[in-house]
Amino acid sequence: MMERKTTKALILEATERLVAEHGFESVSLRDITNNAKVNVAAVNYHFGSKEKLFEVIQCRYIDPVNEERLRMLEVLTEEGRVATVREILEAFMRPLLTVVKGSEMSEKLFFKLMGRCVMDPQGGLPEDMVPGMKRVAESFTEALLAAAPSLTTELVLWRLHFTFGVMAQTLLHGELLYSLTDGACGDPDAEDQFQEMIDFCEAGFLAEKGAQK
Amino acid sequence: MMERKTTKALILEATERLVAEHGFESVSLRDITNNAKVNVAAVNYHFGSKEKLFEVIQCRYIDPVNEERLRMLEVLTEEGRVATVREILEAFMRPLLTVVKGSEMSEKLFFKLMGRCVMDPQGGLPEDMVPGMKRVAESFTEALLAAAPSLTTELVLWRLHFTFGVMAQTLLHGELLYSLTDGACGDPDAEDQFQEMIDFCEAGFLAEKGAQK
DNA sequence: GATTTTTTCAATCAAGTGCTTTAATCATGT
DNA sequence: ACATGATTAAAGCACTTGATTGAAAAAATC
Repeated sequence: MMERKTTKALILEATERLVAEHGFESVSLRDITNNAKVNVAAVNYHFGSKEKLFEVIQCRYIDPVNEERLRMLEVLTEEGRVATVREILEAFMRPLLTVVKGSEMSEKLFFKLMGRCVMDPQGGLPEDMVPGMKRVAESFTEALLAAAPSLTTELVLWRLHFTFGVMAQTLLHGELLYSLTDGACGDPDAEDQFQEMIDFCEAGFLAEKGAQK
Repeated sequence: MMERKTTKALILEATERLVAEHGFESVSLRDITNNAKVNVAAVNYHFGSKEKLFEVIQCRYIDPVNEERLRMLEVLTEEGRVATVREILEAFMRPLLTVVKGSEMSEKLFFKLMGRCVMDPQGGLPEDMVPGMKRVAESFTEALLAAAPSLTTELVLWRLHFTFGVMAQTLLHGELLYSLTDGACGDPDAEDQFQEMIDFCEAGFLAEKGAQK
């Protein structure tokens, strides 16, 4: 029976907080243990090394997000049904919202952390995450190709890549927009942000090459 | 008369190389001076501190890019002419190509460096770069608003933000696409990449809210 | 209650960090 | 010839880095 949170959990929470705010490279063991009010040696005792702790952090939420992505996509395409581009993008993005709601983190912190994982992968993605990412990329490419038959595989890959960029930027620098414009752009909730992203990326996917309008 | 490159230049080149590859946070003074085959003290002698060196690196190319952006936009809108969204996006992106061609760096290195500057701004943008960035954001927002009068200011800001994400992702992780798909997506030159980005972002800008097709 | 087993802690390690100093050397222009 | 600035090597500074140790404390097991 634990009266307070376990040390392991304290470390994880502190690391998530600090990494979300400052990025993997800038966070030291002492930063973590001081912030978690825990002994320095605890990290190595519970996780083996700083690097392994970071791998845990990276997998903790991305894996569930990717599973949920595939699950949603499966629903869309079962029984040979052809989903729309918009539905597929929804299946790609919404899991971020779903998973954060199942966690104890705030949306902003969670999004930043996800952004860090995507943009600062601290020495490449953890080895055992690569297959999952690949499966997601392949499944969604296939679905998008069916949804927009006029596109080539190559083009779908490019535009999925761009979609990734839109998401990463929004996750990581959601507040930059606010500051750069002196608050002219409001502080919309996550749901609004997702609709904006989907509008933008859907149109991007459906664009014709060299389109003028 | 110098027979070989000046120490200052050697330091700058080595720093650009290392930062492009590993990011600001991961590069140490010794990394730089060893790589440049230069004495450790040289950095502080020529630049005052590591931080100031990094500021120089950040401004060295971003400032010219921003100036060229404004110049191109000015040409488009002179004499009260209303530019198209596509033309404006061109003015936003092409300066990256223009500037890299005027430099001595390879395209890939340059793009990665630009990506690092945008995504890892090493303790926020240098103070004297902020006004320039703001001017660019304001000018392009204004132009885009004129080009697509059906959009609100808020929406233009969001979509400019997304465009930024598309660029950053492409600059920084252009090779991720290649590796994640086992080379299924070719190795297109920079010009092709820009056309793909412009197609995608133009359509995104012209999207209607909640559009279904 | 005694005995393992797990967890926590302060202290410490070697290595690396940015930076500075001193002194010697090299190139330049006056 | 002298002065000036550039460059180097070497040493050292105070500090932080990730990791490890051995002993104490806590928890679980018997």
